Amino acid sequence: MYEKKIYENLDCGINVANKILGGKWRACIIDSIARGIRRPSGLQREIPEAPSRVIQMHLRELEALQVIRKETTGSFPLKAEYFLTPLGESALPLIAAMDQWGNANKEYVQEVYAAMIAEDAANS
Amino acid sequence: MYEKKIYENLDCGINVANKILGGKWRACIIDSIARGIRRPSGLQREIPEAPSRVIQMHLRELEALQVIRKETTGSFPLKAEYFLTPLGESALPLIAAMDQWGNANKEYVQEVYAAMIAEDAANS
DNA sequence: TTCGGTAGGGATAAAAAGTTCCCTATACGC
DNA sequence: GCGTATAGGGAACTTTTTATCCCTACCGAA
Repeated sequence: MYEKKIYENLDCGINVANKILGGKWRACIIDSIARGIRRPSGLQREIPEAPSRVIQMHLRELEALQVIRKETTGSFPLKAEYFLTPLGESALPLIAAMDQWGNANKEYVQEVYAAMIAEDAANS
Repeated sequence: MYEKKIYENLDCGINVANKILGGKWRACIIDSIARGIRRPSGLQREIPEAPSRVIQMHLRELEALQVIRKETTGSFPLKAEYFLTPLGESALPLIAAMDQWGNANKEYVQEVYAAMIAEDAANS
């Protein structure tokens, strides 16, 4: 996607997980594909806050990382579909766990975050 | 820590999880604290690849997010200790799951990643 | 007194990630 | 022909994150 200039240490499992699932829209995209939204246009409708350009780029990188796989109907009505590879499938429980934990602590974190923002605003 | 200019949507559990556990060293720091490495100097020795400045900043932000809690022995030999809060504790299983999944797929991802890099190099 | 260990921060640079704008090309329906 | 939908990308930009450098201040030990 972008050219990396710094060597990435993928010895640590946590870094590997972050590399694939980290980022603002990654897990969201994977989750949507798993839920059956396979086409780029559908994904863009599913996640309207994400710029379509960004979704495209993530799709390309996830494909390069072999988390998803693309199938094109070359002819017509121009169709592209993305599917999870076994690697992608294997990430689903982890994504579900992240979502669950995040939702369980959402209110709390939102509160604390709001307080942080307020304090920042007061200090400036 | 840094002043954010863009509103962060914390409605989605995945985003909440990424906010707290995402980033290059976050999960690593939390995990180290959980393993009993409670003092800043110890953490810096534990994760020597991470600049100490970065560790400091993460500690401050994790504290602000109430994932960890600081105790200072004000007097002497200048001592600071960090402990997980209940929120921090609750993240441990998730971190463990990330680590486990990452380690299970490490070789595979490393391989694919190496191929990507090689291809990039060939194209430039 | 100088050195080492502790905890911490300011300033700035560099890298990465995300955003925006605008473009290609195809084919359908009106 | 015109508008709309499909899939996709180039270029430039902003925001966020990470890294580098160098500093304060404390006290003990040598």
